[in-house]
Amino acid sequence: MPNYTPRQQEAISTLNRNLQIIACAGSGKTQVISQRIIEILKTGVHPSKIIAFTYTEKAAGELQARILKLCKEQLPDTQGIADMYVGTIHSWCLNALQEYKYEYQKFSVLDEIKLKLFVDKNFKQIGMQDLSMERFKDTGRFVALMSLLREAQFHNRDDVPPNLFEALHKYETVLRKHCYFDFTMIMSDAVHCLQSDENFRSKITRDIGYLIVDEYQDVNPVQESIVRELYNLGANICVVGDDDQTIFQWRGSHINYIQQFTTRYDNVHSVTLEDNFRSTNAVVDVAIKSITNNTVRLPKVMNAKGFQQYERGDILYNQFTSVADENAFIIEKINQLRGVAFKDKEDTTERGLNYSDMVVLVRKWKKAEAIVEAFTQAGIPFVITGINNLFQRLEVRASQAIFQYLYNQIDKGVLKDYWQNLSPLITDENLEKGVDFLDKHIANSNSYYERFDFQTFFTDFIDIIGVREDIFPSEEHPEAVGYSTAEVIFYNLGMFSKIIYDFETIYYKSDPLYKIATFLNFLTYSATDNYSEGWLNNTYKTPNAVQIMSIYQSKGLEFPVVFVPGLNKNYLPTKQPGGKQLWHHIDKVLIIDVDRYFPGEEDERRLMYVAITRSKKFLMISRAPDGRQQGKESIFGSEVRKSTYAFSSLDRDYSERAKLPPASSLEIANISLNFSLLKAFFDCPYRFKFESFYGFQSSFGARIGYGASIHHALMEIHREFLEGNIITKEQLPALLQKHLHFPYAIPTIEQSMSDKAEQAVNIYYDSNLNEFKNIEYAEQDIQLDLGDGILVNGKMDLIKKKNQDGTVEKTIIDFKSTEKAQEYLATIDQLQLYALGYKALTGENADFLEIYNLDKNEPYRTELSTKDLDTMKEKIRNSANDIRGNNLEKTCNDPTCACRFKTTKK
DNA sequence: CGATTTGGGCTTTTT
DNA sequence: GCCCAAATCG
Repeated sequence: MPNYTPRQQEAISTLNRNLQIIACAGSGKTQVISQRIIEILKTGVHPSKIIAFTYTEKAAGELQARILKLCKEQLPDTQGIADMYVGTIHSWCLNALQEYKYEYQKFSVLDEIKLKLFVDKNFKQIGMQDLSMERFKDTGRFVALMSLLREAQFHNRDDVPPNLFEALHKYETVLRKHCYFDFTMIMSDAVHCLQSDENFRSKITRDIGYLIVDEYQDVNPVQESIVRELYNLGANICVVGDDDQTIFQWRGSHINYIQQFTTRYDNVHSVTLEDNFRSTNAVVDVAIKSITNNTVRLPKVMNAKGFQQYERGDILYNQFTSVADENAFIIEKINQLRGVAFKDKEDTTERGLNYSDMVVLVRKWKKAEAIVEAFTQAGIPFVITGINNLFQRLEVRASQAIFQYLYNQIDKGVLKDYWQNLSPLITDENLEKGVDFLDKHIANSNSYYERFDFQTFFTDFIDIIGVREDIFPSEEHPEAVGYSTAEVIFYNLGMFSKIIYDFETIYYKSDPLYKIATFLNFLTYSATDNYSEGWLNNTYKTPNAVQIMSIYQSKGLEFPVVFVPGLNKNYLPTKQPGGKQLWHHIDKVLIIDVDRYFPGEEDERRLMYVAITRSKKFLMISRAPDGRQQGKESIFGSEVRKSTYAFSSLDRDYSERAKLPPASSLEIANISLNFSLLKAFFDCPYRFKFESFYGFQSSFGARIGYGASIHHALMEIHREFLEGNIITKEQLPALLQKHLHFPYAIPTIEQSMSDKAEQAVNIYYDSNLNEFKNIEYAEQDIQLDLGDGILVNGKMDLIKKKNQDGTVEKTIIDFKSTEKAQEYLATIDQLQLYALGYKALTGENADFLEIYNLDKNEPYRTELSTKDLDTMKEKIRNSANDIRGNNLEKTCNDPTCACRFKTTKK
């Protein structure tokens, strides 16, 4: 076991009481939580009894990787680790609802942009009109109001104007009718079930043991209710957080939850981790000089205990007369610090700092614009999320033009110009063919909706006109570090495909003329500020570039070099914005603790604290007067200056420091794959690149939902058998009815598919009834840890275990509802993935792999050879490394392959 | 020094 | 269209 401080040790070993860990910045809290989970496992608790909540998916990935690493070292024989839950509260709620209340299986979650589309489409039914809110104009406010009504707490609900809750009721009813959740509903439904659904409660109780809540300072009232209910059902609770880092209060988190935890829960032991291992004593001192000005905080200190050594000049606080000078200073320091010797850990060798070690933290995105401009001029590579320039790109304008042409807004010549400007290698001849294709589909009211499919229009058109990677420059794109111009264009085309996907999710079935008019409006008014350039979303790759991010986004991260520019009054702390329109619709006085929605100086100081504590060593704070509003120094500037380490120096150039060749940190990024991603990759690496890297989506179709409906029905049948509840043949129709969901089918198609599904399920039931007693697992989660930070997740349809001629025989089964027989061999090969997962789950080898065709009602089975498994393991590892390193095929030369846009077209 | 006019900006983000 | 902070007026 690694060395832990006495305090850390105390936290790790407190297992039989509820626990509050107040962890200051850089105190190794992820390590402590992970080790504590290992200690729980060591007592013999099964992994399924442990739940760990994190705030973001990213944090969940990191925590999971850490736990697996420790587990491998200290408990290598642990089985069923996939049954431990490590993830966000939202997805735990969604999982629980779908696992234990089968009718939720067919539900899906609308993200922000799809929800807006949904609200606008259904604005009459959902009660927007009743609140005198206008379609399109007030959508955002309506959605915010619906969230507030569910996430806030009211002094007395009876005082809230009834029309508000009536609108909420209508809104939720319409969402449910279409089998959609919004993000809040996932949690509020879960709370409701946890409080009043006895069957649900007993199933959760069976699985509950230990609950760990990370970043507890940022939970909101609904999330706190989840924690409270799990506690009531018998969970041992451990909350971890830092009240000084409560920064999301404007979306409902409240500092009281963590500060008063010990009085709100019974038998709580409290541990404070006060040692900061991340930063130099100087960074810690600056942070303390600022945060101690807050009055509302738990009493605690922060001690620098790390190995990073302060050297004079690591921390500068410079004031300039213009923003241009300030930005020039940042650029100068980036260039001077690049190559300065730096040690990541006490026991690693030194390396030269690189661009990717540096971050610029902004309070508002507007501030970033001038920095981006200056960086581009100076040739500093950078990445930024939060600025949505997608629609300024030529390839996106050209894609938009396809639909303008289909609605007769522009003529043929204009459309052709758009594409020819993009690349002179797009020939006139091909463009004519593309236009001919579009002419067959010009919008008119009698087109059959399934033939008026935007995704097909888009992908077919760019295919026909000959858009291929090799017609665009392969040199690095001037603004996208690590990506060629061709790749940037394809990423953005992929993003356009995603836009179509989002739109058609809501509007697929609409009347053609209405659909295209709405789409063009959506592109003009809504999509422009909701989609970023596609290449920015590549999660598999971290380029060597300076990151520009908001302070909020930087939570939980750390960097050797941190820039905090713009330390002006009215910027940090920010000026209170005027005219909060949401409050025109609901009276502030109705809401308990309404002040949290109006952050004040102490809230802003916590942001400043988060910004400072991201730094391991170098911290460059600066300011310059910026216009009338931001002419004066921020109050935080004078606080920071109280630290003797933060002084001004305009000519320090770090030439006295030891230099090494710039090299990025050697930590390999963790990669999380799932079985369907891997299957796609095995099928065709180029198509994988299209779908997973560039983001191209497939089109819908009237028949979508058939396979899923049957799948869900079989899951319920199998699961209930496992529970000892025999579903009778008479119960089948009602059971199936619960799961049928064909969102894009017209009534005739819906009827025929329902009949077909009923037939398939009945036949399956009749011919497999005798087999049900052999089911070992149904819809079982599995997880494969291949080391090197490669993690594969998946779900197996069915596992049977039966006694056959005196030996136990284990079969892994995958259901198929289409009859593409030629895919069988490819798929059965890939079922070896599941065999690996089965071994990780139970420690045993499976004997057979089976694909069960539900349409033909026939199984196709093959014997598993254990020597195949090592080959498969190696194959996955190589694939993961190819994906991580972007060593993907530039082309696909298999003429039978279904992938699109082959560089060499057969 | 208090009252009045003028000018500029209109977050932040997770699921 | 509205609100706040800075500038200017009296």
